[in-house]
Amino acid sequence: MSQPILEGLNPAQSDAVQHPGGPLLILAGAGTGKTRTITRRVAWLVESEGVPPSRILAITFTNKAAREMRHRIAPWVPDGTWVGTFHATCARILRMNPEMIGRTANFTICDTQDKRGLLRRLIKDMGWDTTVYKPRKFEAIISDWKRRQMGPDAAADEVSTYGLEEERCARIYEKYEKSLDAQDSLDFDDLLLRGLQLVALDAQGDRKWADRFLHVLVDEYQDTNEIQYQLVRALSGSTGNLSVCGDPDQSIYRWRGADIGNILRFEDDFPGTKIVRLEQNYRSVGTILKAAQEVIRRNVSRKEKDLFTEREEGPPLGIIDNADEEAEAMAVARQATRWIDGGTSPDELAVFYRTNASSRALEAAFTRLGIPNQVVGGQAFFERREVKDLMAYARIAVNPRENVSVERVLNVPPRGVGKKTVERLRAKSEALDEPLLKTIARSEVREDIRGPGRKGVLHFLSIQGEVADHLDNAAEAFQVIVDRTGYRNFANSLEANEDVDRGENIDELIAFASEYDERVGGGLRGFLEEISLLTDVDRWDESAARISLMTVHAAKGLEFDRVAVVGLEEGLFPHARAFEEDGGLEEERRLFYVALTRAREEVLLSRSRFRFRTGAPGPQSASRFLEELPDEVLPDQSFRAQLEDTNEESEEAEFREGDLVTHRAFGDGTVQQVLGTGINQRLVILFEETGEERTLLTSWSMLEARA
DNA sequence: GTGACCGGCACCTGA
DNA sequence: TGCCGGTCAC
Repeated sequence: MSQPILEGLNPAQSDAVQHPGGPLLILAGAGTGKTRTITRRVAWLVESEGVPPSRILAITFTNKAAREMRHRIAPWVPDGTWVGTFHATCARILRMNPEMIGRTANFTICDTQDKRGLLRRLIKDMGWDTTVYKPRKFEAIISDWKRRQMGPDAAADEVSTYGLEEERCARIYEKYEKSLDAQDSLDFDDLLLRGLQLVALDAQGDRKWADRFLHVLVDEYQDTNEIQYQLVRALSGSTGNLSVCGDPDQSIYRWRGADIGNILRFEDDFPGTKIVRLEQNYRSVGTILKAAQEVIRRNVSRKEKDLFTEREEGPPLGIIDNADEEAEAMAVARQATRWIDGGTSPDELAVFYRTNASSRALEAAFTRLGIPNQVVGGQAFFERREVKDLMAYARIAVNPRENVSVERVLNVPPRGVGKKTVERLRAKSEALDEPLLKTIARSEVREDIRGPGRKGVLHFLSIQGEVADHLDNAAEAFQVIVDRTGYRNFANSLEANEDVDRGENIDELIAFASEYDERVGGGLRGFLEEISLLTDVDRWDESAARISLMTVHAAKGLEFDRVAVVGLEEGLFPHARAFEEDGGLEEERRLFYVALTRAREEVLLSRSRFRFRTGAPGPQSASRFLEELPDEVLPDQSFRAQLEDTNEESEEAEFREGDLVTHRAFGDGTVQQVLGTGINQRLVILFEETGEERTLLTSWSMLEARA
């Protein structure tokens, strides 16, 4: 017999779990046990209320969270509950009714990279300069239109001034949509948009979906966008049994369309809402909670709430001040060593940063000190070239209409089908109005190709044919792809890039496929869908005895014993882009709040005085967030003096070539060269310990002359 | 026509 | 830093 569902819950949690029906808003601060509450609620609905599991839909923020939830309700609930992210849920619904939105069940999902590539080509086809009309920019504009549920026509109406960037974008939008239609493909926005359209259509028809779910539960509701809002509304409309859970202070995806207003307005949108507040934090020690709350209190647009903890006060937050990025990484790595020596397991440690670019120095430092580490996200595994290439072969096998992939690998590895030939083939397929693969399969088309390309295309077709025979087993299919393309040899011949082992990535992909075959067995199609919807965190191995390095965004929903946050500098965290937008700074502050509240025992904050950032390297001043920390959570007051120092020039030391110097982080060295003068003066110094030369700004490099 | 090579440029967060 | 686009040798 399983444990009683209500066991171990506090009164507020228990109240939320037993809410009988109708709209429920759980305002849950960080670390207040919201996942547990929502999980138990599912169990309670099934066990006590007799709701069939298959008629419950629970939406989580990551696939990993979905897996965790399935695992946690398993003791009480038989299989069948719908648990997944918005995107996965929509994909699942769309796959079951593809004809309603003009797709087949084999539709593939177009990722951001493919999308940009496609846009680039469309822009160039118009004869426009892609450095002026940037695919990246167009991608963002189109995404925004889709989120506002505007098709190409509506977009064209909105921007009527001829020749303007947006007007041009609207024209590309139309072509882009046609191309996706022809390719039986959907992008990320489409999954939600079409999902909503399907449910809305269905609501006027046979109501298969509109009446399907008796209870809908949504986690991380503060990060839903307009479409997601309408979707949960539509899916829960017939019963009104909608439970959402979230924390307005942790809304950090505005740039992706998330509207914090959804959670702030919930009780107005859904009259009769029952509100439950979870305010007891079970996670963090007093100092951490205090620090987080004092910082977030500075935000104006928020709902006041008071978290409390019964945990001990805990140590003050650590703050370290570093000369530059490398010194910072080493200092954090050394602290991690001390934590590990002190008995913390590496998997209970994490380092967070604002942008992925910061991972490099950290990874190097950790590796240098021999600390096992894993970078979560960043240049994601599935974005690596070799993985994308092999995936392209797989995608074509599942969806032969996917031209983007055909163009990607028709000549990969090189088989004599150059740019010109591809261009001609594409023109031909456009003239025939058929998929590229079909065109190149025509013998009369191949006869036209002169040179080695003819044989190359034939080879490509034979590989494709063979892969198509292995659709039932993903691992087998990839094995065939790798063998028949000779991809390993090709990968080895690519620039011998020291730190990436392409062979290893190939192995990992095959291993991943074979793990999928065993666990799910959905064939190559299922595998493609699963991985195209994976987030970086989904691939994260939390049980590995390694310290995790990730962005603050990726850290959402996770917790660790000890956490370091690096790069606390104006312009980085808060990020410079945030200054340009209304409310941008408040979102950065929420991001900092999320970072702090991930930690149970201890937090280390770090900044560096000098950093190489996009373009010019330069001195950095301390993040305002450091100054917003209350005195009582800090070790002593001396750090404030340090912060104020930052923008003042330290006394200008006069150095010359050949001077012997000592650097606070790098040790002893000799000046090799003096570049420039004044505040921008730089010194090239050869350091003895590492034998490396470094160029440091004199005014920030904490150098001392040595006799 | 193909493919290797090189220089310029831009990069925040991500399903 | 990696990717794109241009250039050049075969």
